[in-house]
This record gives sequence, structure tokens and C-alpha cells, in this order.
Amino acid sequence: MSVADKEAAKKRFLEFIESKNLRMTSQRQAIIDTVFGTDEHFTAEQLLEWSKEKDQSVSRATVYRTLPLLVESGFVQEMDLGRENKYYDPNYAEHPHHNHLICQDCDKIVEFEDEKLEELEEAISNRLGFSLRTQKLQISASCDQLKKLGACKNKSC
Amino acid sequence: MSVADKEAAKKRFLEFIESKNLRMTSQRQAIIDTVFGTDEHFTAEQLLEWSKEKDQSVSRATVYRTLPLLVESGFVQEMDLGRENKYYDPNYAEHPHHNHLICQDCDKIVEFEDEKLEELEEAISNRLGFSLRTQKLQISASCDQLKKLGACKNKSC
DNA sequence: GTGGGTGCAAAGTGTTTGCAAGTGT
DNA sequence: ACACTTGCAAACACTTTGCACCCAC
Repeated sequence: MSVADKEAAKKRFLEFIESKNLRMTSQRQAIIDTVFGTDEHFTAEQLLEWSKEKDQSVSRATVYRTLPLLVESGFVQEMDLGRENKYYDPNYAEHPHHNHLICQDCDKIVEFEDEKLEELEEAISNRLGFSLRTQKLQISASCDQLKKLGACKNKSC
Repeated sequence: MSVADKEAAKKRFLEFIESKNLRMTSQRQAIIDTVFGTDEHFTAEQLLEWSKEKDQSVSRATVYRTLPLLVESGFVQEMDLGRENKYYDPNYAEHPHHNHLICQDCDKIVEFEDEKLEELEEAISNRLGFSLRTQKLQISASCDQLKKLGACKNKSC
């Protein structure tokens, strides 16, 4: 997502905050700046760490209290990558339909969208008697480059 | 899955157990009978409860020690439905490519397979430079029947 | 007999919450 | 001023583990 998109998303999140009569504190500011300033997936613990770099006074409790706001408002998506912890995806606001491919070799996560896929998912839902609301697709794959060249372009592995 | 399929799967799991030089105890027997005797998704706690009905001496610890064997051997799949707990899917052995549609209205889970979907997923993976290994698709949907008739065929809701 | 298996209860781990003090509006 | 927020530490819920005894092979 571009920097401008991120800024726009942040602005809309602040409106969400305001519409719920919630307040902007320095701790929330640090957390929000962090979330809308990265493309990377993160854990709650990482978010705490990064936010603390901006404002030392951010506590674990506040991170855990702020995350649900971000998820509820739709700007961040909760992900279960099958690793030990839950991850959060900050790229959801502008790409609500994106999916994830996780490389088994290098742990790289590739985000992608595909219109045909969406159409097919909708057709399947209808065939089963439902209307699609949201979907999550995770593809676990191995890196072709690694197999051919013995190295992976995504990460030295 | 048919009863015969379930029995075949159970037999293959017992071979897996044997190949690892693990032993068959009455507690494991009860847990395994439970898993290969249901089509329903379950939590660790439910598995404990059901297994205890067959053998009172099954403990929580043994359930938690046996579940990884079932997952590792590929007969049960771990699922994160976005509800509070992890669920386990016992229908994975004969249908490793199946996906899930979860009805937001009635919590019903519909399992489905689709060849076109698999082909598309593989094509996408290749396009991105990877080879598909496994995939998980979860569709969250609402029930058409409920909207039209005010009731849901899957569950009175 | 031996090495894996068991139940129990204690310890872990990630997340939530009660409380008293602090602060944005 | 008032209601929302905070950090802290205790509480939680789920899962894992150390231990001494047990039992399948």
C-alpha cells in the first residue's frame, strides 16, 4: 500500500475513533502511527515493542485494548498462520479481498488478489445456498527458485 | 465420510502408531475411537468429554498428548474458525482438499470441494513463483433461506 | 524388564480485567 | 467535571510438563 493510502486509512480510522466518542491519547497515537506506518504482519508483542520505540509509556494492556478497535473497524485483519501466535495484517483497509501465500522454505508471506478467484468463491457459495460475506484463503507453498537454484530470492535460506 | 472410510482411516492411523513404536493403551483407544467415530468438528475439551464417556480414565493431559499425533499423521486438521477456541476436523484423511463455509446466521459449517478452485489456486501459485503444497479456504457467508423465509434450514435460528 | 504412557497438579503462555490514578474533551 | 484511559499486577483460559507410578510389548 502506498504511503498516501496509509495516511488516508489512518485518517479514516481517526474518524472511526471520534465517531465512537473515544479519545486520542499519546499511547494510542503511538500504536496507531505504528500500525499505519508498516506493511508488515505483526504479533501483539511486536506491536508493543515498536510502539514503545515511539512512546515509552505504552503498556501491553493498552496494546491489547487497542487491537480490537483496529480489527473491529476493519483496518487490520487477524490472521492465524498456524504458527504459535496470532498475526495481524495492517494491509486490509485498501485490499479487503487479498489472500496470503506462505512460503514453507523462507517464511515469506506474499499477498495477492485475483478476480477469478472471487467470482468462483461467490459461485460456490451460491450453489451451496449462501451469500458470501468474507473469505480467507491461505496457500502454503514451496519456492520454485529454491528448488532450481538452491537459493530463494525472497530470503537467503 | 462413510463408516467404511472411517474404519479404513482408523486402521491406517493404527499402522502409523505402530510404525513409530508407540503403544496402544485403553485411553488412546477411547480417544481414537471417538475421533474416527464422528464427522463433527470438535475442540480439545469436547474430545476429552466424549472420550471419557467411553473410558472414564482418560485425562485432559492424554487428550492433549494424543491430538498432536492425529494432526502430525494427517488424519485430523487443526482449524481456526475465529471463534474462541481451536477446532479439530476429523474429516481430513479422505478429503485433504476440502474447504469450509461457515454460516454467520446459524454457525453451521459446510464442507465442500471444488476442482476448478484447486486448479485456480495452483495457477496462482505458479504465477507467483511457487508450488502449491496445501491450502485452506474459509468462506464466511449468510444463509439465503433465512433471509427469504425468516428461518434457516440448517438450524432453527 | 524396559521404555513408553498415564494422571495429577504445577507451571507456562498469551490475553483480559479490576482498580486507583491520570487525562482528553 | 466527567467519562474515558492508563499501567500495574492479579486473574484467566488453554495448553504443556515434571514426576512417580503403571502397563503394553
